[in-house]
This record gives sequence, structure tokens and C-alpha cells, in this order.
Amino acid sequence: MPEGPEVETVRRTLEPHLVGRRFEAVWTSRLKLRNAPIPKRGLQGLVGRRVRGLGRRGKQLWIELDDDGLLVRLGMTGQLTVEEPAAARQAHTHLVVDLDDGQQLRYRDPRRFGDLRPYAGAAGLEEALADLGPDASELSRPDVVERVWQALSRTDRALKDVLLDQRVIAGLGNIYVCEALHLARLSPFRRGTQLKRAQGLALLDACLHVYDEAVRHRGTTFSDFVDGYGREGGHQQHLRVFQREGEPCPECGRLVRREVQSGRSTFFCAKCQPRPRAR
DNA sequence: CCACTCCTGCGT
DNA sequence: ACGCAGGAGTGG
Repeated sequence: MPEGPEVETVRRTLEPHLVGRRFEAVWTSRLKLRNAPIPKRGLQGLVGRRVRGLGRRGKQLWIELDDDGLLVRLGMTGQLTVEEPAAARQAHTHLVVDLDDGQQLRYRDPRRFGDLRPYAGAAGLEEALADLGPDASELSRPDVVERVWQALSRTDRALKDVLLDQRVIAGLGNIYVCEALHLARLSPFRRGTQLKRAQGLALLDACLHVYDEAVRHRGTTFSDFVDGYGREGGHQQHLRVFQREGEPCPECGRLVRREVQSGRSTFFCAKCQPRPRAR
């Protein structure tokens, strides 16, 4: 469910609550996450540590504790929230941490595509992030834009697939890639090598803009996404094409189309985002 | 690039 | 009953 803006919304809502708190006890379910057992021992090892801060790059979130820490990936349906211990524990809860202020940090994930992974020291964190490109918010920096443009302009892959590749830019998912391509008026099926420099830069600027707006609206909620206090996002009111098949394009009125690309739905306007002629 | 996997839940 | 879902990985 969550892309970078949703994860950032969780990070921002949880950080003020968690910083300075100590992990007093840890409970985990016995189910697997991402096809691997929950690392019970590693999580138990975090008891007694104090939270220093919350970090994020792309869709990857982490809680920095004294020395070590905990990486959290939300997958499609993960929710990380602070709740009263008396609040009913919802189905599909896989982690409950008792905090020293009497509250609980809870992780819930019906589809279990998420991941909980303790890490050791700065080196452990660095290793976990090694394959991630710069966060999409870093596209505000000219040097990052230049580096990403170089990668983009040299690939024959479709723009949609490149932007979804977390090694190139981290944090964009299906929603915001569709949105950015529409904003930049570029077809998702166009290839990187078919871009002129100005078009490429405009696309990266559109990615940054869409990303910032989504953060400003505290993320997009269709069904599952909630912030650290269980509140829904607001960006679903502002989507241009995503999940709007058959509705008029906000720019030209032509009906938005949906097509399957790389196995996933792509939403676009055939008039504003004409297909490239050849490859 | 494709097909298929991990899962549950929801809308048609 | 079936298709589809914000992600990510594998194998072909």
C-alpha cells in the first residue's frame, strides 16, 4: 500500500512520540512475514534500548535505537501505530512493543508482504540500504537530478519500469509513477533513450512535485493506509489518473485508460500522453 | 519483457 | 467465483 509519501507520513507522526522512549517488552506473532519467520530473538534483543530517531529512505523505514535498530518495511498492507494497551488488538497484528510511557507500538499486516528486521550498528543499516537509490525527495538537488537523468537516458526500459526501480530512485510506487508521468505528459511506454534532456528533467521535476504534494496531503488512502495514529491520508482527493479509469482526464477531458504494463495497472491519458512511434 | 510467488480482503 | 490491490522477488 504505502509508497514513500505514506511511509514518510508514518515516520513524521511516530517520531515525536517515540524519540526518548524505551522498548520494555516485545511480543511477536508466530506467522511468517515475506516468507520468512519473524526474527523473534533479534527483536527481543532490542528490549531495554531507547529510541534515538526514525529514518526513512524510499519505502524503507527504520527506528534507531541505542547502537542498533529496527528496519520496517510495510509491504502492501503494513501499519505501524502507537496505541493504548487497552485498545483492542486488531487481527493480523504481528508485533507489539511496550513503551516506557505505557503506550504500545504495534505492527499489523494482513497480507504479510512487509518485513521486520533488526540491524546492528551503522554498518548494519548501511548494508540494508545499499541497493536503494536516492529518495525521490532528493530530486530537489541538481547533482541527484543529473545522476538520475544519466541513468534514465541510457536505458531502453519503459519509463514506468525505470521509475518503479528502487535502485534508480527510491520511494515511487505505482500511484506516484502514474501521476508523475501524466503531469509530465509522457507515455509510460516510452523508453528512456527516447527522451530529450528537457523532457527527462521535466519528468524528474514532476516526480518531485507529485511526491511533495502527496507528503503535504499526508499520503493516499484507498483502504489500508493509516499514519502512526491510525488516521487516513488525504491525497486520494488529488489524484489525476490513478484508479480513475473511465473518468475524464483533468487536463483534456479524454477518458482515462487503464492498461496492464509489467503485470501492473498503468493509468494514463492517451491524448496527453501519446505513445511513442517506434523504439 | 513475461509468468508466477508470497498473502488476505474487497468489490463485482 | 473471480479479478484486483499501494510491493518485491525469482526464474525463464
